[in-house]
Amino acid sequence: MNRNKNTEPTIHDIARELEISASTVSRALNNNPRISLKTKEKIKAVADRLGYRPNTLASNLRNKKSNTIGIVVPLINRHFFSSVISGVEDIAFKAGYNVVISQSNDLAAKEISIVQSMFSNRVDGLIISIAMQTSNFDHLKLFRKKQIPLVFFDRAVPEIDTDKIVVDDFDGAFRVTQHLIDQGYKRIAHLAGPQNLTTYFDRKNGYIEALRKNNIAFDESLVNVSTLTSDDGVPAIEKLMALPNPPDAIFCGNDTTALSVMIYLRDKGIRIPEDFGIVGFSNEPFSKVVSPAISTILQPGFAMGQKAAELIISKIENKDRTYQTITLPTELIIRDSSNRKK
Amino acid sequence: MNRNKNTEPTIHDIARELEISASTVSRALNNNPRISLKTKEKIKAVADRLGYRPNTLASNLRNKKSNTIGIVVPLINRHFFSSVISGVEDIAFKAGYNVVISQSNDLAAKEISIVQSMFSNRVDGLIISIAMQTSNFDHLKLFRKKQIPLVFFDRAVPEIDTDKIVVDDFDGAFRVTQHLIDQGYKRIAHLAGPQNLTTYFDRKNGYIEALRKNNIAFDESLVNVSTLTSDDGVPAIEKLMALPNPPDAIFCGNDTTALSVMIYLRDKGIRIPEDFGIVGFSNEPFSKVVSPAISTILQPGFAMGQKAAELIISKIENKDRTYQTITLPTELIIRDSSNRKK
DNA sequence: CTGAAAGCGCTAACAC
DNA sequence: GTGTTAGCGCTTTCAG
Repeated sequence: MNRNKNTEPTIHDIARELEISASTVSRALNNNPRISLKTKEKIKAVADRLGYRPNTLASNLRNKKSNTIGIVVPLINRHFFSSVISGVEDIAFKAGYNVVISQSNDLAAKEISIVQSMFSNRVDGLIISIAMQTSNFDHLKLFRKKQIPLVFFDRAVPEIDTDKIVVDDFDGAFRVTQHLIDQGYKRIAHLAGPQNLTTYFDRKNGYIEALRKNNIAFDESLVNVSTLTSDDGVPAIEKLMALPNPPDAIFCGNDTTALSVMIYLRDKGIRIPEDFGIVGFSNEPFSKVVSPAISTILQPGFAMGQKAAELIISKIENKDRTYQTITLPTELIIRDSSNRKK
Repeated sequence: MNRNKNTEPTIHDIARELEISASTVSRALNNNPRISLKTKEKIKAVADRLGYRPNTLASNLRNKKSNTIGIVVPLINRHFFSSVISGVEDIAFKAGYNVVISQSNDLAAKEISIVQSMFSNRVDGLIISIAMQTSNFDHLKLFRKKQIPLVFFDRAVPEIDTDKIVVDDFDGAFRVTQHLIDQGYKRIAHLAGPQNLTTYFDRKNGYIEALRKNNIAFDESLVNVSTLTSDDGVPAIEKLMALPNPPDAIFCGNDTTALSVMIYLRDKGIRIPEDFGIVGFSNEPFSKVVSPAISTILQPGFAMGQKAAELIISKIENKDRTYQTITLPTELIIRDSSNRKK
């Protein structure tokens, strides 16, 4: 059948078979209205018989469009991020885009390398949540300069003017803190994340603002800054509890550390929430099922991914030139770890 | 500078600038030893100055290689699967491959559509865990026929002869069941998954075999088959507990249902593990932190992803023609939910 | 409605 | 060491 073994049929093979031109085949396959229904049908029949599959690579090169959206996250294997990816994929697939994915492992060097590789691969757009370690943003400015759509989610870069999908971290943190105050906790500590990231910066400030509004003096010694891994939780709470005047509640920058803190205190025999209140951030799946269940802020990862994909696709296809920052609502989920006035 | 606005510099631009040929530029940029160091340096300097970035699309078309690995999972947003993806990405990136990802949502139709799209995009290899609903495998046989490397992980298709990365589900289930027997439980139930999937089929058989080895009569009424979502757990355990002779332990086909069962029984005041033993499968992150912590089988997702990527890359690059099934070890993690003889 | 021809950007014989 | 040439598979003017 196939003269040249091990080679895919192309539009030329179809054309030869029917003794017509390749352009006609191309048009027919793309449903160009200028081709008669009759020839279209003939062409499609042969295409089917030959097992023809369009070579998207060739088409992409010709069209200078890859139909691909790049997404870069710190770590794929984290519930929030995998939810975002899932949301992006959901929308992108329906719109006919591929999603290529990479993780920075929160390392600036890897992030730079990934972003450059995505550029070389001519992704039509890039969705990214920056690495904790990233402080120079030239690699991303490249995308802006080349007019390739760029969407930040969650961790955005303030100095780059582009689309952003975020949640109101300040407001979320404010509500967490207000909630703890309403529950009657008096000395509220905070586990903060790296302050170069707006997300953690805003959370800290939301916390401070809530204290201020309630006329509670802000005590710097109650704030501990770390990278918020599960290993960071225990040393932080140990240090806080060793204070002459230790806290009776804590707002943790994420659920991971909230869990570490909860387990540490529980094992020490401290009653939660009676003696100590805990709230996290992000609503990891485990927060709902541990005992006591951990109060937290819901960040709608899947929806953020969907929005990011919708936004980037509209930019890719319309060349819309105005940038928007979409702030998705968070939700304070009150669970047992902080609810002592049921 | 750039005559034609909004267009990327190509090797031809570099060539023109230096009045040499494009092939020399191409060779220099690819570090071909036939080019003198001096010209290489000149070329690289100009490339830098022009902000040249290779167009991988063009290179891929020419080389008939996309440097891309496709990965298809039922759901991105599930810890086991996102761990596998993370492992694949880890290895693939280091080897210079891109990873494109899609989720089937456990739907056969979507899986078929994804796989065809990946083929059209000329992925160099495909890593897949099939959807629960998939029963016809022509779309995958296509990859085999075209000699495109195909690796199954976790959920493999027995009738397709190709590389597979799995865990020994039979053995894992056997050990779970043996453990429950050793703990003195007498009537051990099983929540099974869809039996068309080898993983769940093997788990059920491992369970049956352990009973047999211990001279315990297999009671069909103690086995409940479902899709093992969190919603499936409660009706299943309700039905089992309503039996004239209800179970005193259960081996759940995954951790999700184990959790549902645990919460249901706990809320009913049944003491775990004293009155009832529970074991899950997969070691989801929450299993360790709930109370009581749930015993389970560790499936090394990240390592499976790494192995799958290594295997597929070696196939892509060596055209190695022998297929292997790599069975990664599982680990029985005994926690409070089944450990009554501490 | 269909065909001829050029070209997307890169690579690889094959020359010299 | 370097240049010439052809072509990967597709799309798209332009012509008829």
